[in-house]
Amino acid sequence: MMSRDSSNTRSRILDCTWNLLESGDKKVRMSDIAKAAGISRQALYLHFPTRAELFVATTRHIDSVKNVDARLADSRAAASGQERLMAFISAWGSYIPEIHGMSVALRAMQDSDAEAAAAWNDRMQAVRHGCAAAVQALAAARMLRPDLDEQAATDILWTLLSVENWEHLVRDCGWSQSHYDSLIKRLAGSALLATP
Amino acid sequence: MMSRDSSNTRSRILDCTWNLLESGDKKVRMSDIAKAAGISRQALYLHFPTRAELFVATTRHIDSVKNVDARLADSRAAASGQERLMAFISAWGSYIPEIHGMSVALRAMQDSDAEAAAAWNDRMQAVRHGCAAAVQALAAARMLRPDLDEQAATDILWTLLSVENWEHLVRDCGWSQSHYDSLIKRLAGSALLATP
DNA sequence: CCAAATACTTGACACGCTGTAAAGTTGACA
DNA sequence: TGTCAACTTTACAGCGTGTCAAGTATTTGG
Repeated sequence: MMSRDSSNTRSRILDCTWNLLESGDKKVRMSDIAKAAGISRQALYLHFPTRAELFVATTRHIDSVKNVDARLADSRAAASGQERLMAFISAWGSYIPEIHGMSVALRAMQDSDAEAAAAWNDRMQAVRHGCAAAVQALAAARMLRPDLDEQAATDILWTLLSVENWEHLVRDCGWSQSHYDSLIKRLAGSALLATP
Repeated sequence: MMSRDSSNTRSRILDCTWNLLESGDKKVRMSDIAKAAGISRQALYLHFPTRAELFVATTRHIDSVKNVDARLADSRAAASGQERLMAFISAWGSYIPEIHGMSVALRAMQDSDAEAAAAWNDRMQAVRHGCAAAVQALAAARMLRPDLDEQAATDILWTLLSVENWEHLVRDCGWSQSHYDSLIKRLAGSALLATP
């Protein structure tokens, strides 16, 4: 039995990074993370070569703990095109608050760090693919507004579901998650659905 | 006649700062601005004590050049509540691209600089007041959806009109300004207007 | 039991950018 | 001639990231 296991330390670092980011303190320095994990700042660099790579690894860690893929996959099981759209909105919308701290940190690094920007971009493209799939299901069921092509509809849904809109409503305006959820569903519905 | 006038230099600095920010180069350092303005980095600090205060002064400079107050005020002249809403959306929506570089810079400084955060907040609150006024006009004309109070309606309009939504659609998705404009109008209409 | 590998520590330092400080230059103006 | 204002050059402190080198436990294998 190893009291100081490399993989234990690694996951402790990731957990501490996650906690610090989610605690809302904007200033999360390498030394803060090291202190929280009970190691020296240099030991951090033995596990993660740069701050950006540490954050990228933390996003992957959060994803695996929270099982985001499975959650989004569930929305694919919905029966009708409309139900599927709403299920996707619920799934992603309820995931946003759980990754919000991470999201703020990654976006703050976008200007200074290409890798962080790429990581955030990747995640947003994944959401976009989910949007595109929901839109495609809508189009297949002939429930997509006739004046929209699939691309435009995907753009709209993707924009409505942005983390920034969640921040505006929930964080800045004090909306509850359920009010946020029902507004976005209503907006998406009236923006995308054909009115028979 | 003074070939090196203090106020000339000051406005040259502000213009150069504006240009650099709007040119999209993310890294706008004090030395970059100094070089562009043809003065030493230290002379910059004679005019503006910090980078944040320089950027705040630049926003005020842009506002006065672009006459944002007058533009937003025009929307108040509209006849009906609905026309006023649409005029406000057009006015603010068409202003966003002109201050976009500035907006990116100010938001990037939010974490590290309290003054920059306050400056950005101020501007967003000004937009919010415009939203609130448009919503109030809508309510007075009994055109506001009955299930919305004025506060919630203001939150929604303010969120729809966020710079981030413009960025998503126009910058990231390649929408034209007029497509952006008509989408936001449609969304705002279906979100806020009573259906008689 | 010795040796090597592993995981970490301490201390020092280079770099880039912001902001400060001090002493010198230039031109206008009275 | 002297002074003031605007600006210059040079130097340096502070902070955070990332690098480097040398040292210290603890474990593991021959």
